[in-house]
Amino acid sequence: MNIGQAAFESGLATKTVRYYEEIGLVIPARYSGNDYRNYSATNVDHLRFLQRARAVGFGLEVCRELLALYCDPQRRSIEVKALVLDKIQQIETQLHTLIALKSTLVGMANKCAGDESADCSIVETFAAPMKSIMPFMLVEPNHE
Amino acid sequence: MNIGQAAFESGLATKTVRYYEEIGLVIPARYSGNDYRNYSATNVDHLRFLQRARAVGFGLEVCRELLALYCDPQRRSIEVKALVLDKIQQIETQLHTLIALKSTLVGMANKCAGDESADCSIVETFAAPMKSIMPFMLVEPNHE
DNA sequence: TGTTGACCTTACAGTTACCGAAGGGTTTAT
DNA sequence: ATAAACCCTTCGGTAACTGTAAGGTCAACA
Repeated sequence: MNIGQAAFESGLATKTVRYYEEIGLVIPARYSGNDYRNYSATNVDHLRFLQRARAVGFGLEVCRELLALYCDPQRRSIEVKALVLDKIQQIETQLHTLIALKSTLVGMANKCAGDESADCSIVETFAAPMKSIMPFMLVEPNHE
Repeated sequence: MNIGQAAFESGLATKTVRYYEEIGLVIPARYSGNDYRNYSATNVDHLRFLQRARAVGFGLEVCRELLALYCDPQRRSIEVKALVLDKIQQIETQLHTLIALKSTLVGMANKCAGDESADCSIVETFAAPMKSIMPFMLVEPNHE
């Protein structure tokens, strides 16, 4: 099967499929005669696996681990589950961050008239001196 | 003022401050005699502004717009507010996505025994054929 | 047979917002 | 004088691709 069909069946872009070969995730055979990639059913199965794993937010290196576990009949399901639980933790952290940012921004928006005048508490908040920290300013600079 | 002090006062890394010059955000004078950057109080004010705007999640190009508005006494606060409201929208979209991903992953984790056996509904979900879409599989491939 | 169009190939540049390292000059303090 | 603490430029790297250029291959149609 050519790359275009493999890409279609897995739901990936052809560029992505080539990229996955480049980084050693799914390596197809080649036709003799021309340079075309020849994807087997197993290759396509792996591509689809990767598409699904990426779609739920796993990074490519974790996807590599997941694919290796998928291919390993000796796997222990606890290893797979650990990766999923770890990802859930990361998502929760992201959610907290985003919720905090949103509340900061909503606080700003509520204080801004949003009219034709130049008075704007938003830009003033961004420009405020270090010492007068706004109550809804949740993210502090990194003085490390 | 040298770059190190300007970076400290704005809460940015010196690398970041140099980068902001490179992309035309805050361009300091130079001392004559050596090649050192010389940051004015206004420069530092702008750097601090950028630090704050970045900290609440704005991308650099939007930060550029925000800074331009900050510098423009003829600004209309409605323009500033529009950028903030737009960002709030983006964050809400991200939140929805993350919540969906999390529920997908939690659903997977709950179905996986997580023991020494190789049976794992998680990898099976990733590998499932296209037609049998799992009920908690919320993200679909991009067939565009 | 020629040619059109859809497909395939490689290689390189660009994206975001920086960070790290290499290799060197300047200033300040001891 | 010399060492520490600054400063400089330039290049390469990050994640996960996407876009572009320049070209080779294949099937069908006139």
